[in-house]
Amino acid sequence: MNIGEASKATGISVKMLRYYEEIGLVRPALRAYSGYRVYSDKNIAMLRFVRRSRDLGFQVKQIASLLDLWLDGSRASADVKTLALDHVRDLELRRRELDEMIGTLQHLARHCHGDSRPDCPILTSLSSDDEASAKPARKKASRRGFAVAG
Amino acid sequence: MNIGEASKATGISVKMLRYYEEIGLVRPALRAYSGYRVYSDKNIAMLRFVRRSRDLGFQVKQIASLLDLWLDGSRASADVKTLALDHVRDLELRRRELDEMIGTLQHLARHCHGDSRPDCPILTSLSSDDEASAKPARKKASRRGFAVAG
DNA sequence: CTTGACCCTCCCATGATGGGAGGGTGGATA
DNA sequence: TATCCACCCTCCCATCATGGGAGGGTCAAG
Repeated sequence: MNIGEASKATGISVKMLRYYEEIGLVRPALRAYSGYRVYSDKNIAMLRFVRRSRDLGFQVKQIASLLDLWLDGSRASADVKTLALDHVRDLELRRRELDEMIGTLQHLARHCHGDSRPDCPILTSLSSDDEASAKPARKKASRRGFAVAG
Repeated sequence: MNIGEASKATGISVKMLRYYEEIGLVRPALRAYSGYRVYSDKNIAMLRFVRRSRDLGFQVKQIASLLDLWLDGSRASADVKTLALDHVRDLELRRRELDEMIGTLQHLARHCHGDSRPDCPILTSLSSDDEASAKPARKKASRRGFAVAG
């Protein structure tokens, strides 16, 4: 299988397939004489594992750990569970941050008449001297949102 | 006020203050003879506006629009509200994606006994041939999460 | 007049992703 | 067989918001 077919089979873009190889997330694909990468069914299975993990919001480093566990027949399921639950906590933190932002904004928007007049509580709040008025997040928070880029 | 004081007064890092200036989000600060940036109370107010907007998850480009509206005394509050609600929709989309991931992972974790045995439904699902088993997100989704970096 | 806390600019790194240039491969068709 | 087009290769650049650090200037207190 060439890289284009592998891309279709896994849902990972050609660019990303090369990138995952480059950063060592997956072992370098074999090469044909032409220099083209050649993917086996085993490779494809592994890459699908990677894509599903990405879909669940795991970062590449975490996926590397998951892959290790997956490939290690003697793993303890507890280790996998721990990794998964750690990630859940991370996702939940991000969700809480989003909730706060959404709540604040909806509250502000609800009180903005939204017509042609200039006075607007949204702007007033944003420029307020009151430190607590518009301030959810702002701690350490883990980076990242859910790309797919443009 | 020097940049360090401005940083404390606004909660924006020194690095970011310079960056916001560089990308044109805010007007270049005046300079003392020494070359040091000098911030007025007006500058500080504007920067606080910026920080609050960031806290609400607005991207820099959106903040530029908000600033324009803020500074335009003849704005229509409807424009502000539209911007805010567009952003809310964006945040809600991200939240939905997070919810799906969290839901899927919690479900999987719940069915993983999490002991020293190797069999684990989390890994099984991630490597499954079943396309639907672990697949929330994966559409266009707007970039970004909530930095503050490390 | 030294010391240390600031400030300046410039460059690099991050993470995951895409874009594109410049050039080679491979198979089908004229 | 010559040609064409889709595909592949590598290498470099951009994104977005953020921090790190080097190399060097400024300022105020001791």
